[in-house]
Amino acid sequence: MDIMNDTQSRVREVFSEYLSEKGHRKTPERFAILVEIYEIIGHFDIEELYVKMKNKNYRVSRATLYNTIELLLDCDLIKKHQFNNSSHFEKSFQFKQHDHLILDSGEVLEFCDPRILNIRKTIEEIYNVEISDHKLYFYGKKKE
Amino acid sequence: MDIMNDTQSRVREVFSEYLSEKGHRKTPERFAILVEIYEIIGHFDIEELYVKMKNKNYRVSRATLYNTIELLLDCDLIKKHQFNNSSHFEKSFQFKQHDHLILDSGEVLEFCDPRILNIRKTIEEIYNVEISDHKLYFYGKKKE
DNA sequence: ATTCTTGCAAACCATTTGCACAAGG
DNA sequence: CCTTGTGCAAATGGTTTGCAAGAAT
Repeated sequence: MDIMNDTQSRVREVFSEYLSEKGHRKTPERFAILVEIYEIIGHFDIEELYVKMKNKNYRVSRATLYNTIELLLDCDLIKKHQFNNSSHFEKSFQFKQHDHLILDSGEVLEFCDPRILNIRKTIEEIYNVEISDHKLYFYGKKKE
Repeated sequence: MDIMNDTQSRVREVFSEYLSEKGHRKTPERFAILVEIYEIIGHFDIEELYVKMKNKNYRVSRATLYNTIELLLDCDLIKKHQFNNSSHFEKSFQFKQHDHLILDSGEVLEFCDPRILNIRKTIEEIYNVEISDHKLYFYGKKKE
């Protein structure tokens, strides 16, 4: 079994367990949406996902996409971002933690810097909180 | 002249120069909105600003608020945030750079950590970009 | 005088809701 | 069965747009 299929099955398992724990039903629609999302490279928005599934002749509604996205966010299988005045998502299971550099042009680059974890620890101590996640965005433009 | 009035006049000046540079007109509405925003402590959204001004018997429309907010963002007099599924703003002139810790409860705390600047420098070098701004959000919950 | 800006109302569009039917437990 | 979840269509609500009147330059 190759890496992608392995990810697929582990992701399914995570979602399955989450649905059980929360007493939600394991519908084929929910797993189909999960699979479609995990096929996407990079960011996506609801409309793109809707079109992708419609093109594959899925009978799916936007309402169900919104509902399922909510569940996937809750069990940390996807992450939501809001910049440039729109919402988009990305898969987050077993993908290296990364943040975003948003350029003037609209281009979005990803980067990874472990020093953010030090800041995180400090904030946890100062405020006596347990931090589960972070989002860091830099805004800039290319130098000539 | 006390500190607040001093800020007021400097902010007006910044906005005034920006409007000149960009060839936009200096309307009383624009300055009134600026003043109202700078009276607000903490975050606000468009509706709150609209109600605040209506209560003071301003004759102002939401359309103008949206337009003016756009100008104020462009000249860096305010900053926009989108978390918990809504847009809100805060004034940003001469207020210490800070980031946000968003708790489960919906509570939003502010913090300041200079180490973010080191990360920023590194990213500028690696990607050969000029970073003008950043936003860092931590998500967590209070420990008992 | 010309052009930009305003308030108002209508339009827009992403997201949510209501409902009847389908299907998971 | 009972209840949750689904697709569809209508409703919602924040934001944008079109337009006639008003104001800045």
